[in-house]
Amino acid sequence: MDDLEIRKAGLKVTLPRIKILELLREHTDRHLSAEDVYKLLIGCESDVGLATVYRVLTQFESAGLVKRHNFEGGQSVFELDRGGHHDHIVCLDCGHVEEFIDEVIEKRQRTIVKEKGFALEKHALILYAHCSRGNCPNRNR
Amino acid sequence: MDDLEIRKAGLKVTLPRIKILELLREHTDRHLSAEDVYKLLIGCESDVGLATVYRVLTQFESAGLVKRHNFEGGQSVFELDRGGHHDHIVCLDCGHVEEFIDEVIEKRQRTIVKEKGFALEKHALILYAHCSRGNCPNRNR
DNA sequence: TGTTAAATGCGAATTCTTCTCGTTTGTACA
DNA sequence: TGTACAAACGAGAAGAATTCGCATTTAACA
Ligand SMILES: [Mn+2]
Ligand SMILES: [Mn+2]
Ligand SMILES: [Zn+2]
Ligand SMILES: [Zn+2]
Repeated sequence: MDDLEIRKAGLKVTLPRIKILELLREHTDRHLSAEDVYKLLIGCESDVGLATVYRVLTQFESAGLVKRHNFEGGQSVFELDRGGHHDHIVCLDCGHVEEFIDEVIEKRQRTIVKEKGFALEKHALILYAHCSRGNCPNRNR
Repeated sequence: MDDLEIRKAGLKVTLPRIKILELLREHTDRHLSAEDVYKLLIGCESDVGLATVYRVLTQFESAGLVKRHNFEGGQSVFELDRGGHHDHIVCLDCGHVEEFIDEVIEKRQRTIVKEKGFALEKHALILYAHCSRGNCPNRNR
């Protein structure tokens, strides 16, 4: 049941919320934009409005159920928050995303912030690169 | 003369371009949005259109004269590219930005990317934190 | 099952950015 | 120095992503 997570977040268990959470659970491998979520829900019998998708994703973010990322390109993408933090490598050619976590970097960040007299809240580290997958449009060079 | 840099970039030396570059040189301490640049140029006798500001900033970016950053908040900010790379700490309360460079982190990034079979092109590391400046609205807690 | 506040869907509105197009302006060269 | 022409400009329309406003629906709980 998805219900529990939603209820725990203090939100009413509605069909749109159940379906969006379900969908995110089915795509833990991808990072979905609001538009992506909206389109994936379109065939799915009862329709969910785009505004609702945005609202629900934002609420899920506040509730700690999903994470939002702002990669280049202007639109936010979302993924289920499965607890552990990770950062991202994004292929500039095909958009493929890989995740990683590096404790050396994480620790350095904390040190730097402390030295500067800040209190670290969160961070975004995105490595833009060219991947080497066979189906990547720019795998040459 | 600002003219040289602009001409070297293969761009015609026009008044808007001179003024925008000048303005960025006067504000190396800040990170300006296109809107910021536009407003700062408004009093300044001859008017520069907002579309031109966007166009010129994008051209300067391609020419390596300025760097664009996408901090949280949806709008791009720009700063003069003075050669050396650096990353950013952004105060979530007052928007104050501090810059830093950490060779340990830079090196780890290169290692990680290589391990994953990518070719690193660039990266964005932004630490979101709470600063400790007296005039910061949320300096408490 | 009825009441009620919360949530939804729709379209309008915002915000940031880019495009279109008629006009202006550097630049190369006569 | 004057002319020709591509490049650049300003203004406003258009576009893309996101949020808002509001009438209607729905989950929660008595
Ligand atoms: Mn991820
Ligand atoms: Mn900077
Ligand atoms: Zn790729
Ligand atoms: Zn601050």
